[in-house]
Amino acid sequence: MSETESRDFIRQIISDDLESGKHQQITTRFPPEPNGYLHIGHVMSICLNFGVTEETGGRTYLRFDDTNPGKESSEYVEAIKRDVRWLGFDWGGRLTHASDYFNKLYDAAIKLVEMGVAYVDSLSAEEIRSYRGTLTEPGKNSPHRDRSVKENLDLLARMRAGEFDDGEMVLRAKIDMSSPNMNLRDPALYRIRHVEHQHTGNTWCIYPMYDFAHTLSDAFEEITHSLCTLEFEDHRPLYNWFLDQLEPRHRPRQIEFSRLNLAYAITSKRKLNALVEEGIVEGWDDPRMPTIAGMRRRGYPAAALRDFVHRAGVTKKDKLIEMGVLENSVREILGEEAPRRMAVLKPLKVVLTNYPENTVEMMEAMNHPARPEFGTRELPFSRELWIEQDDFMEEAPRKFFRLKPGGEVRLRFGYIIRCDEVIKNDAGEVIELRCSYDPETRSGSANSDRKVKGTIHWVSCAESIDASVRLYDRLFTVANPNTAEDFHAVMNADSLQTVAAKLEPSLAALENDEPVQFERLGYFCADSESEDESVFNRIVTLRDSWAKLEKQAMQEQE
RNA sequence: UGGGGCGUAGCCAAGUGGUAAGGCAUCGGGUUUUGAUCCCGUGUACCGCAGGUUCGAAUCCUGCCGCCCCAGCCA
Repeated sequence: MSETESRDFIRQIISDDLESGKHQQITTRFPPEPNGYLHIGHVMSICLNFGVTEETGGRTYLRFDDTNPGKESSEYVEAIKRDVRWLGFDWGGRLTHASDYFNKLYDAAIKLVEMGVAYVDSLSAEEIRSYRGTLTEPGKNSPHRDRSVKENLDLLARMRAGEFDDGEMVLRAKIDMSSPNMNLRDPALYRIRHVEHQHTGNTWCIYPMYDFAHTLSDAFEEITHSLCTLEFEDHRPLYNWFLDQLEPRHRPRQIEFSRLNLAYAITSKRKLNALVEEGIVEGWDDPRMPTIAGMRRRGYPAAALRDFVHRAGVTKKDKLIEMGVLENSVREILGEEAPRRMAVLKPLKVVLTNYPENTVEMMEAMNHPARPEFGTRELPFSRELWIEQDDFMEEAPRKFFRLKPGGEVRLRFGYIIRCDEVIKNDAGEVIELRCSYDPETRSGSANSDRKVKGTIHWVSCAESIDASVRLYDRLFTVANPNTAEDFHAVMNADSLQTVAAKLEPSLAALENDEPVQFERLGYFCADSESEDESVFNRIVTLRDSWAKLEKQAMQEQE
């Protein structure tokens, strides 16, 4: 971060705490529940939690908040570790689970009972709900609220011993049933769940609730700043209540910031899971998903994701950030780092009538226009080429400076050609162009500086390789699908288009993790999950001012 | 209609009493064998509204309005 850049409110608090001597070192934690894959919203939290300690020489725990077995699995644990690592962060030896503290948590629960501020309730879930009151009316005390410490201790021990069925008993904090803050109306601390836990197996049949487990885990790990999202603001009084009652050696401070929402994307694990379960997408790592796994497979660089959340900032205001900001971050990184290649997505054949048959010339092409250290490669050039269908128009508007009947265009790294004849099929569709080339204009030669308005990309037919290229678009048709009554109704039916493309030969050797730019088209990468090597994903298009002009022209016509 | 938050340009976001940074988008223009990149330039933000305090307020006070979150034995 540069000197002139201002710090967000959390970093300000942290540097104040460091300057005042309140803390010598900062400790944070990223506490995902392993019940789904991480998404763009989590990237924000990961970058914040690991970022502040990276900047101040502190430490960060990766802690799995695994207090609700049944919804959680080790598959998710592994996926989360992979994603955090890929994003570029290192938790060192600080990988923990809330379940690592189950014994200490249970001891703390006993202590609360002994202090008379927790009790075992035998009301059913429905009864508890009806006793809780509403937002505007206070709740009522449970008839079991005043059980003796002895009885509570006995009941709690029997809960743990497995003497009761799920839901038969629950341990509750004794706070205030008339509190305007619902979280303080005797919240549940422990519930009975006779299910196997992904980390502790069958050693427990009672499991602590989030508020209780999270607060104490923070204290045990000596977290200085417990950073979470805004919806937990109401929980802070409860967080502090636990600390006040139990007085742990270390007292962490909870600070809340707003979630990051991405336009045209969903960031709800429940809904993301539904997309996967219902087969609407291929999986959690479908390149259209806003999950870290999906974006990685799509080809978004980790650095772009980090840059994106940095641009979004840390505040307490609800935000819905435009997709363009993310795409800008992706383009910025890729523009700098991706080697250039040639590929034709929607091929149209061009025959150079005055070019010798059975001849192949090798044309030298730069791998990056601004970075000569990337070197060059050779492209085969011959009599029959593929060009992009969009680069030819039979009746072209004035400003269209690509190929048109009688018109000239430069073939990138090749020759200038002229369109002499248009061949059509019975349906009247253009299927081939007869062109002539100007031998004097070979790229790089002495007389190659003749100017023509346009330059288009191409691939030699005989030497090209076939590939299936997937073109992705946003999954939803509305900016905020999170608030849609039913997200199914706002799905974009055309979020995936697959085309049969022609690629330059060098692309056959492309590594999976190596994004490239197909010149004039966008950034692409080989799909890591496809057995077939010739499946590519479009990461993002290039900025396209021609498309913008076309769109404006269309709107003016209407 | 209880409680907790938030309101600065289309989207983000600085600003912490002295007269509104920056990014993305937009719109112009230049360079260019990617209509990309790059480079210039481009915004009347009634700082949610209304009062008040002050020589001076986006910043302090009061009232109002709008939006978000909370009634899981989820996190």
